[in-house]
Amino acid sequence: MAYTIKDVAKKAGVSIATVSRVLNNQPGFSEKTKKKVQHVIEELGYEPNAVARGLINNKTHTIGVLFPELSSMLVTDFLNGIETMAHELGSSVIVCHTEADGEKTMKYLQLLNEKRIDGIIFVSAILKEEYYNYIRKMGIPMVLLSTESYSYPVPYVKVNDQHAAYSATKYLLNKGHKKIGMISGNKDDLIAGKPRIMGFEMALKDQGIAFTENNIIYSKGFGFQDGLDGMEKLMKQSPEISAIFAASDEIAFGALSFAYQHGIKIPDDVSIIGYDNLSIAEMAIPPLTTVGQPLIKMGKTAASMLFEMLESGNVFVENRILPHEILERETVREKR
Amino acid sequence: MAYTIKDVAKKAGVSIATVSRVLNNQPGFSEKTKKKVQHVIEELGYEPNAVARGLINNKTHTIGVLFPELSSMLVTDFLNGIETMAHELGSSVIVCHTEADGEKTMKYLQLLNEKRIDGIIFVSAILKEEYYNYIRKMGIPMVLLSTESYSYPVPYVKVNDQHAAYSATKYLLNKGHKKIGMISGNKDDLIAGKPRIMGFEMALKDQGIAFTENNIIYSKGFGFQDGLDGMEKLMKQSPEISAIFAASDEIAFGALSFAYQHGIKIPDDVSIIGYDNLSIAEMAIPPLTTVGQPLIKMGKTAASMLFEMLESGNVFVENRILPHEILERETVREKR
DNA sequence: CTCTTTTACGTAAACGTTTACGTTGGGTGG
DNA sequence: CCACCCAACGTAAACGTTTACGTAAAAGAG
Repeated sequence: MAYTIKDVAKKAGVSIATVSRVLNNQPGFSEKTKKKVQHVIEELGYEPNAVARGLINNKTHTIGVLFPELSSMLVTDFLNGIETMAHELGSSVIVCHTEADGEKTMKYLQLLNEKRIDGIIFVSAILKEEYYNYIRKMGIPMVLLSTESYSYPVPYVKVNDQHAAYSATKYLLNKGHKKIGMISGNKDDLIAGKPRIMGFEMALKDQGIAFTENNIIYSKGFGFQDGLDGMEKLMKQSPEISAIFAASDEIAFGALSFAYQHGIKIPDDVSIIGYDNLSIAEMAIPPLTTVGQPLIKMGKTAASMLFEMLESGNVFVENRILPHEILERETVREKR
Repeated sequence: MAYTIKDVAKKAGVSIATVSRVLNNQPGFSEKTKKKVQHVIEELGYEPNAVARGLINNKTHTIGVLFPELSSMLVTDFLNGIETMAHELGSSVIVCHTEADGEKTMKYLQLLNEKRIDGIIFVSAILKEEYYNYIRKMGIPMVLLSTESYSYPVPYVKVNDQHAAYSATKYLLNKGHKKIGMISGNKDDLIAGKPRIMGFEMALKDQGIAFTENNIIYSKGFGFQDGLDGMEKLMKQSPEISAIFAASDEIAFGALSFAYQHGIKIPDDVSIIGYDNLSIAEMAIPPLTTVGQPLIKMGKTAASMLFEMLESGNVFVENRILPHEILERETVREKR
């Protein structure tokens, strides 16, 4: 069994209060006893019990992160940013994957509540009323990452999806493309689906190009398979298209893959721009031009927002819209 | 402030001991008081404090996972498997990323020790003496994932790297290739580097083909850039090569990318087989033939081994060598 | 030198549980 | 009817800390 503060106190010939004081560097001890206590701590290899500390301080220095799925390629970077910042600020992170399932999410929330975590980062999923109410009752701060809530006052960090989609489309237009298609995500997804579609549509309209349902494919999700299927449909539906805006990098990979299988040359026959800038975007063949989100930065930002709330005690903090950026690589070609 | 067991006890008109008993379903209460207590619990929305429980039970139902880096594409799948199994068995997982830095690793271990986690999964890095001794002192079980220790008796789950590399090379030989090159990882890496090199070498020798230093490139790591550079060197060094064994999928992607940039047709000009079967392997262009590790399964296995040790109290449990598997896709072609 | 303040501690309660032990009351066997 | 047992509780200690409060000695003021 590990040593306790009592062992240290006894061996150093002081009370446990004194040991606690030097441990937390609180006033009330002489330089001499400090040395003595520290020496005993060193000697025994004593390390304080964070569980006991958590009990009395009502603080566990642990935060929870809820991902809808751990298989998405976004999570690596998000998690990376979150963990880095959290650790820098002295906290650990517990990961959960809810599989976008309401019941599982509630179970996780309950678990996190019982563990008395200090805060929650909720990633890439819609914040249902049930979740919000529960977390509210928990009385701990939360921030949304790569999602937002129209119904509840919860701070979030995101890029502006509509703007980013607008930028991507505009980029294609600037390259001289007129017939532009889109492989979108779910149009009923108000967070990542609809806004990107709207940005696409708006960019076309601003350029005086008619938006037609013929030029867009609505997928179920944002995955590779969606891109594969979407590309097939789009090519069949509107073969005259010269450029495509894919609503995610994974969709773009699917599109690239379909193109490869069917002898469509990218970017010679058709240009493609993705969305996300996953680390594998530059590994694609050809390297994927995409509108990038600062993923790691977003994770870090979410974490620091959470800690800001923890320290200040405020339940709210300013939202952060992080800038997107076009990464010019090799899947888009100038249209003569 | 959340309700405590006292609130429940008072409101139900019983002692806290009784509440605790119905909570943990321990004998010593009548059906009637059970109903009464449960009703109050429901009414107040009481949820037990896991921190207090952890203090008295010496069990936090939390495990720690140490990754060298969160950017590697392997972590997603490993983490997925670990988290799934851990959650199934009632535990949470804290992720750490050590950046393969000794000092940081020790800091993380100390943190995890203070948090009194139940066990540790140590992933894809060498277990230094310092780490081992510390964890040993912590007195909690640990298992190694995708790594092993020659010096210390720590159970691990891995695939047999040498066998897998042998299989990959053999596969190329069976396809009629005679001049085979390898882009390896670090040859001084006794875990993931050397064994794969040895498997490669052995397969060649078994087929009566001389192994020459000309046919192998030693990289620093297993990343994309290593593949990019490695491919360049290899093509310059041994242009007669018709097939390549890449020591990781990321290396293979780098090789693919280099080939694309320099007009080398895969698999027409040269065949490539990778190692890992990352989820993006099938998204590659062309889809990557590779020798796959059952990544999610490995994560799950590591977690269940850990819990087996926790339950049995044994400090050791049988190692698991999981089977690898050749995924035939489109980067290898039969040599006429 | 005396009185007051400050420093350097120690004592004990508190955090929210679990659990060993003690205490009832009703039931059973004889 | 008595002795006994067992089910159904309650009491209190324990887990390892932090911290309010008390106290003795040292330091400072006059």
